[in-house]
Amino acid sequence: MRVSDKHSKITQAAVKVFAQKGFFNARISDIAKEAKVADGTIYLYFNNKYDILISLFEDEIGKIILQVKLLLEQEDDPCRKLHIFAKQHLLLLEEKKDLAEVLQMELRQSNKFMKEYRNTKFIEYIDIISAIIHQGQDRGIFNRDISPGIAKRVIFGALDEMSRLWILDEAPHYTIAETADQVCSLFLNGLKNPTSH
Amino acid sequence: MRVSDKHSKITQAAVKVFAQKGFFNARISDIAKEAKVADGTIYLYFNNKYDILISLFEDEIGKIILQVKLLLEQEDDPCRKLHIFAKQHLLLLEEKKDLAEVLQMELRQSNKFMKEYRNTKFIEYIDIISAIIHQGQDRGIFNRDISPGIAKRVIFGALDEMSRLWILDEAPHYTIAETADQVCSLFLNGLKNPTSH
DNA sequence: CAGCAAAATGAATATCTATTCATATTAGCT
DNA sequence: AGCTAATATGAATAGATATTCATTTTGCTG
Repeated sequence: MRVSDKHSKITQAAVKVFAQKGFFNARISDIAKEAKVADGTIYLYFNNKYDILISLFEDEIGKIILQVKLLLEQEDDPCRKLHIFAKQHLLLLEEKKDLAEVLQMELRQSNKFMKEYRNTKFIEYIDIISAIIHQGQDRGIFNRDISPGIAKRVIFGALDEMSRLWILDEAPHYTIAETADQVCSLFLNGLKNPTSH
Repeated sequence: MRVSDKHSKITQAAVKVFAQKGFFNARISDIAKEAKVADGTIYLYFNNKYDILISLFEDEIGKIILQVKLLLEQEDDPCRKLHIFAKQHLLLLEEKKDLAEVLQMELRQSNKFMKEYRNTKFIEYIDIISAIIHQGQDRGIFNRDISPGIAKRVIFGALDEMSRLWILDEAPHYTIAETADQVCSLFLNGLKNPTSH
């Protein structure tokens, strides 16, 4: 068995267990059992419990960034790019619910943790949004009064909150496509009625 | 000393300690020390550690709801109402940073916890937003294609994420007024440039 | 197959802390 | 003041679990 196999087996198990119990309530022995390794084995691949969390965070967000950037390369229009980003973000829930739950949780979990550990991968992820907005502004499609730095947070926050809704409510009120449409429409056109004035 | 004084002393201490260390890393003895009571005293007012969190959550959100509703009563226009809500939400950070941090954290912390314990107070809070949107739609000011159920989450998520930025970054990049303006403008008018087309 | 290093095991350790409860203090009343 | 009930105390308990490490197993090489 390749070394990386065991590393990834443990990571996958951790995702499952963290999603089920939350980081603090998850026991190392739970992860070990899920990964079908001995408790001690985990410490051959990770320094401590926290390190499992950080590693998995970095690794998985890294993969997501690659995937989204690849998709965005094939599209030119900033509006449609935004739509792709939104849809892709929400799709994570359908494809990897446990992971989505862990990422969501950990992003908040301990703000202390987020303070110390400068979360470069996360910043890289949301900077994809500000790049799209910049592009739209350069082309004169987007309003230049909007700060991309604020807008990227606003859009990420909105998508993240929609994800949370899915995680908490078992019953899906809206489909992912519908939600992506609504969120994008809201951000692109705004609440105000174009027909009135 | 009135009973409620000690209850509130413990609650205030818990807010401070939870904000500083996070719920799981906070010790009962930390809270007791901060509140200047004995460890055991806490158990005369709360059932367990978790109960402190839930109580404080309910109590404090309850106060915030009252305050916001009072302010909104004095305004009729849905656009300005939205602006008031946004500004008020962000102001919490300035006025009660520790509380803002705890509410933010706990809202995510353990999704498990949020699942079990049906969080009526939180729902009441975000339903203020959907009520404003409904009103705007009824008056023909807001686009009827937007679902208030989605929009309330989107707007809350956006504001919450902006709060998080403040909590993590010591350096405030934007003032609260600026941020409220930007967020509202984004939601009301959208990203698209009105002059182009 | 022998010999060796790398990898894996899991029982034992060491520490931590929520909660309890026997005891002490306080406050209200006559 | 003396009595009683309500409050408050904090040391002791009980249980949990992250991490270590002596031992075992595996896999490779000549």
